[in-house]
Amino acid sequence: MKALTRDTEDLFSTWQVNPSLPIAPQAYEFLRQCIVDNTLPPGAPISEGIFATQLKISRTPLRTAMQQLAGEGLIVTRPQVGSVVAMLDTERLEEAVFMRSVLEEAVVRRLAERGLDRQVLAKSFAVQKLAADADDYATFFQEDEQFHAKLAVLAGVPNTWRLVHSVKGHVDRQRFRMMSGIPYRSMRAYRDHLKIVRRIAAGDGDGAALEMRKHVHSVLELVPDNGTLLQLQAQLPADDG
Amino acid sequence: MKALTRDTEDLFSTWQVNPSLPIAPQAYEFLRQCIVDNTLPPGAPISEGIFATQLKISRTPLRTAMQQLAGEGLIVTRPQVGSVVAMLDTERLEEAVFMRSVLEEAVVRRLAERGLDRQVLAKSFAVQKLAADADDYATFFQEDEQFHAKLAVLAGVPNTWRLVHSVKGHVDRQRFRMMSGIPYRSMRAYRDHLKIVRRIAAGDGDGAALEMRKHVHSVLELVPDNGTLLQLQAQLPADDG
DNA sequence: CCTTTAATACTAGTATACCAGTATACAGAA
DNA sequence: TTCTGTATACTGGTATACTAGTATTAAAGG
Repeated sequence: MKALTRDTEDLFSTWQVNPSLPIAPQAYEFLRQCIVDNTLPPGAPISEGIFATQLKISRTPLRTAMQQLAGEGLIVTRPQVGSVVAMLDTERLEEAVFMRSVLEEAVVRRLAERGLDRQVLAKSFAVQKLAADADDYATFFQEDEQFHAKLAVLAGVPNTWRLVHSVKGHVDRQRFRMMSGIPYRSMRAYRDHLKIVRRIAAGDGDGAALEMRKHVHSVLELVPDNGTLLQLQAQLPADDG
Repeated sequence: MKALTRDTEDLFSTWQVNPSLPIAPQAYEFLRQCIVDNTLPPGAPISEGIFATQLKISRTPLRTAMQQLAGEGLIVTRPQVGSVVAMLDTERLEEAVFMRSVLEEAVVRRLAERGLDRQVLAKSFAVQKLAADADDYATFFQEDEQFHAKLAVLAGVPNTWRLVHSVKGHVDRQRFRMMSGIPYRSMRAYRDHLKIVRRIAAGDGDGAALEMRKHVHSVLELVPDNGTLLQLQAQLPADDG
């Protein structure tokens, strides 16, 4: 099973900027991934000055990235004080699941109405199956994003995926946190995808929506109650107290 | 009936910055309003340098505002070329309506399940009725936002309104464009709101969702086909051609 | 000892300077 | 006339300098 998380120590060593492309989006992707895979744990301070220096970029593109992450709620910025990675919050997670589920249910309903050529998803399913069989979660995760995005495109509402993606960080963070060490956890998602598309192809909008709902909500099964959650992240900032 | 739009000439004269508050959000609100009320029409170029100078602020907070608007699709930025106000696009509008409707339908469904004390909305309805009777669309529009936001808060999913708001610009722009000159256009929205809350209070989630759906979709009644739309905005950039 | 206050060391917000890429207008060649 | 190459005047992206506000700490007073 391939590694999911990185050590905080070599956080900056994994960063390699491509100077011929805009820096801000690269910084955004990097920071988002660090937060999602808990390399930057909840409560971790993110100083613009320090990070810009360490990442060998200026504060400007880093700020652009951080402002976007703050908009998604993955970073909390207090003016003139500092920014930290957002704490884990069950309510926030449940709301993210709510929003995502509602949007993606509507997408598959549209697809069921408009019809869907299953062939166009064949390649994606092939990649998913390979990754799931090999228990290569990193690859599966990547293809999973492509799959969901493609559903929105095929439904004629491509921007809907952008909206889903903007709330998905909270979900992914929880997934990475709770699923580390669970083998073959991508297999279930693969089967969920199959079920969803089968319902769509059958023209069964309600059924497809229900399968999508179960699929999206499955992450909540792994979430402990809020008390346990607060305990978990309480370890981190209290270490030096 | 109060004026809805401003002339482009006094665009910058209506701008008054409060230096004791963060500038970037103020610039965002200003630009967004200018785009929504067509003071900045589709296709209008927005040069960072020129606007920063005219607004008497620096490029940095202006850029922050523009990047947010670009994220919402109200501005299109081409690197090293320039930024323009996004063209009107029926598909984009319909998708915005789709996303908004889906999210707000789910909100009122939640409210119907969880129960709702109608009293907490009494004050909002009072303001709405006053504004609707006086045909004061500016005030009504403001309270309308508060009303929808409050529904999300009461449903326990406050961030959902943020998501709705991020796609709402396209809807509002169309509304301002098509509703200029139509008297008492807020009265229907007021009645829609009443219907929605009545269904919620009755515990009728499906009915509330249907009323919300009709309410949100009503803006599409005013939209001409895409061809007419393109003609409308074709007048603008072609003036000096 | 504890409380209060002032100095200091941070922070993010803002302003400005610089850079590299793009479009345009114009001159010159075919 | 038409096409092409080039000089120029823009654009947004980036780097950096500066400002103002906040938390911390240490010193002074009780």
